[in-house]
Amino acid sequence: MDFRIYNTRTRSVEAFAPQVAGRVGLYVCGMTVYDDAHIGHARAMVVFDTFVRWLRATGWNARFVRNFTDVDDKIIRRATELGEDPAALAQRYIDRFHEDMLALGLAAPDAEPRVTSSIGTIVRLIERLVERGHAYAAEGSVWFDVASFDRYGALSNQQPSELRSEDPQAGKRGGADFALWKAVKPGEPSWESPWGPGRPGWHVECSAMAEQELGETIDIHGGGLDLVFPHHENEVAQSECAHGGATYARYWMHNGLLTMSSGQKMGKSLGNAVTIRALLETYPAEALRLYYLQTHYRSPLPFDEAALPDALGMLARLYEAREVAEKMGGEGDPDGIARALGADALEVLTLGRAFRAGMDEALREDFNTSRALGLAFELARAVNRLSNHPKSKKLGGPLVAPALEALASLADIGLLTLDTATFQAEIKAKRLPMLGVTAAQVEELIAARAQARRDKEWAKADAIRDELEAKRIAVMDRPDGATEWRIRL
RNA sequence: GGCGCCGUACCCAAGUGGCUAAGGGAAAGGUUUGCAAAACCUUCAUUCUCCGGUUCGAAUCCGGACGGCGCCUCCA
Repeated sequence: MDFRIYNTRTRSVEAFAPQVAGRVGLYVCGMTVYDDAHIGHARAMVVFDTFVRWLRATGWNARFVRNFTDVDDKIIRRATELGEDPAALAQRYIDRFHEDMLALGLAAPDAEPRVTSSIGTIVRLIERLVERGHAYAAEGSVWFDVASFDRYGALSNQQPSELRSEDPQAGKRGGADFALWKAVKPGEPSWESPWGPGRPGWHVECSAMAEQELGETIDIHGGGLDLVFPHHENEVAQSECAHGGATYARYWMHNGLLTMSSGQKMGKSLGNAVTIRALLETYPAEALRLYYLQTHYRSPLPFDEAALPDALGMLARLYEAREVAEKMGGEGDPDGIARALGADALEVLTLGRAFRAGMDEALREDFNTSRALGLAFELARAVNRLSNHPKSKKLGGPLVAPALEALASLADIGLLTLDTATFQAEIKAKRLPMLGVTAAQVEELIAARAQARRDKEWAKADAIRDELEAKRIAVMDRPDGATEWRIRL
């Protein structure tokens, strides 16, 4: 299915045209592994996971590559502080990152190249840049010569002359020149190279790994908006100079940053980070996903703890509508039944049938997940409305069949992937500890209340309800006599 | 100093030239219920930070002001 996507390079929404029909190669800048990933990283991971899922669901053969930066200044500094080997530290955080991604319900990338496994590729790329006159060695380091690339600044719309230049460093000629290879310093990990022992600069690794996994020209390159300059600008310079001018990435897709409610962005170095694993202790992964997908991927998202219960409530609303629909029985011609049952029945049928096309239409236009979700909620309301019809339980099945198919298709963006019991159990497992009660205690109170109700001791029954309500447990008596309970979000 | 982004109801948020300004939450009233919860119904922006301009027509385009951010140093 064709789609349009905002391209940072041209600053406009463009129709996507693949290099090879039906195929998409996607490279997303991954983590520098020196600490646990926070929910700002999670936003980027979830956005691109969702995008790839949807691409595949709509028929694309997508190859998704996400790297690890497993050697760099911060890793080395942290390892030194902890008295740990940098490689061991990086591996530890890679393992923890994988755990986090699994907990978030993300599909594994097709390739996850690491810098330390790609040194040869990186060195060969730097050699090509030196040979072509785009890089120069000085005192064991190699620098990219920004002045040698006239398109420098095109991606981020920067003029090299206007940039604040950093402090001059040994052997560096231009203020905007950046390191391709860093000469070893005492106590640092290093690899042999034609320029002596050292390690890769930050930007060159992505150029090298992207070429290795996806070829000289990538279809879509993704990452956080904060990477546009200098990281992605430098990747363009390196790759296009090494490849004789061939376009590095045809579409640049950048996600907006998660900011604190104060407006500042969340960052490990800013010390204001909420880690993924901390958040997933109290919220289901799909609630976090819905929280992200409610907002367009390019918009800044101010993190607000209070928004998470809302997101969980929204998710529960979708799950509950699905459960309501699943319980409707009957068979026959849906259009005939709709005519017999009236406007609400026709509405469910119509919205259910139109959903998938509507969702895709929204996602095809710069991946507008917010609009797609709006349609899902309209459908959920229609299902619930139909459920008020006295005959819906016996006859509604055929009417809600398209709606159930529609809700199932939300799995293509990673939502409603669980069965209802699993979802409810997850909420209880994650939220009950915060409320200071156990499921057994709740069940006990509910049993006592049931007895009081049988005895028609309404005051006693209501006292128990109040007691549970004080613990944020909502008790629901079903028409068939059963009593269920939910945690009030 | 340079390059950008954003400002839509009480809150979150879609909409970027023209049909009723999606959707969720909150709030108020109602249906239902032993009481509740959930669900449903109704109400809730003649208006899109402000001021000009373009246009038959603008939240949407242009200019300016005010406010909030991002990048230029590590950052998803």
